[in-house]
Amino acid sequence: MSLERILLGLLREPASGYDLKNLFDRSIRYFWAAELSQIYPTLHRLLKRGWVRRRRAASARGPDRKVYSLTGAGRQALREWVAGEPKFGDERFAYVAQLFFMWELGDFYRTLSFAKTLRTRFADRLGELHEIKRSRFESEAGSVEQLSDDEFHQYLTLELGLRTIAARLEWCDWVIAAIENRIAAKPHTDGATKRRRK
Amino acid sequence: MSLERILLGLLREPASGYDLKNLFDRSIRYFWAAELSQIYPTLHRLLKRGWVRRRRAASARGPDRKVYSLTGAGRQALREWVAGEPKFGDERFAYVAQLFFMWELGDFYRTLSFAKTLRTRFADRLGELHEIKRSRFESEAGSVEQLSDDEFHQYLTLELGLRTIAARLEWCDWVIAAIENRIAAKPHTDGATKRRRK
DNA sequence: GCGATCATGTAACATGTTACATGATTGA
DNA sequence: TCAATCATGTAACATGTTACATGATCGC
Repeated sequence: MSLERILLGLLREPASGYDLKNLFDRSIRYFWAAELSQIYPTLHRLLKRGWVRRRRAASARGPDRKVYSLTGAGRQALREWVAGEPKFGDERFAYVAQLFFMWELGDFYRTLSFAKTLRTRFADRLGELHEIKRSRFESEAGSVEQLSDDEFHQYLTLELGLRTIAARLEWCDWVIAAIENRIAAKPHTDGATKRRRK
Repeated sequence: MSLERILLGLLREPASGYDLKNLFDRSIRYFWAAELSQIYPTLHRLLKRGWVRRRRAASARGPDRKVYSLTGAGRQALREWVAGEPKFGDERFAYVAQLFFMWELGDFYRTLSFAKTLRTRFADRLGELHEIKRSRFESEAGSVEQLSDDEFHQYLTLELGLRTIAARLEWCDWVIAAIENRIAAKPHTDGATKRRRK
């Protein structure tokens, strides 16, 4: 459902399934991902529903491309979706669940190294997002006020990604400190005294 | 896959499918949700695999309960999962996608009210989490150091939820200010001058 | 020639939701 | 008596992933 609308949104300019996959990977991967094997059938569905039209085009290399573009009905469907209530799906974070049950291991050094791994990942992700922000929204000399309407909206969402990950990163530091504290406070507790790991 | 392990984790004390659903709703809903229709078949699978055992028990009211408890193999599977690498699944946020494409409406008042709706929802959620924190981790006089190992781990995850939502809430305020700014800067732009909404 | 990239798709599987089916007990 | 809660499940559908299938062209 959401994927359909997102494809419509990405089809502001005509694009093939392959192009759309690249748009996902390059521009919106911080809040949505999709595989080609999901994109192709979804495009067929949109076509059947009259929300996109399709034409063949020769490719510079490789087989013929099938280029999709938005119809009036498609744009209408997109507008209704963005104009509707915010769609909340519930979030599922396996790594949070792992941490939640990690007391089972009875080894705070494990929890510590888990937190450090998380920290590295979040730091990497934050770096990527900063890079996107720099290249897309700060290359032009002007500040936020100079952005076009679409750039402005895209900037808002990017900033959400940035702030969310920054918060998680800070949380990692807080967790690491809290665990080190706890280890220092009672170092030789439960049956895991032998396992020292950085 | 994750749901299986989470059920094992929740089965520290014997519980029925119905009980587990309540545990989801009451204790870990801020990072994972599950429906009864998914819990029951998953428990059957765990049973077949020898990770849980099952016994019948009379119910105070309603039909007989089927109470599941962890086997040694089940505990082992749980341990392997928590000891493994952090599992990242990619996050999908439909409301972020809606915002991303909202320039299509060409009406900043719509974007503004969308942001305000988000703000309300996040504020509600933050309140719920604060309530959980207060009731579960601050009722005892002691501070973080006094928590048992399992409570400590649970506290870490709750704090992640809290900080993530707090960051989103701050982002909402920033967005609202940014849009109001933009509206003030160029109030009568694109074809939407007639639509004034609070 | 070989691997990367271009390009489109199908099939099998995994995961999760909504709706349906059944029936007991308790309190307003 | 009627709604809520207790209690277990199935079926149909929606969504998403991984693996497989096919084949061209470009640069090394």
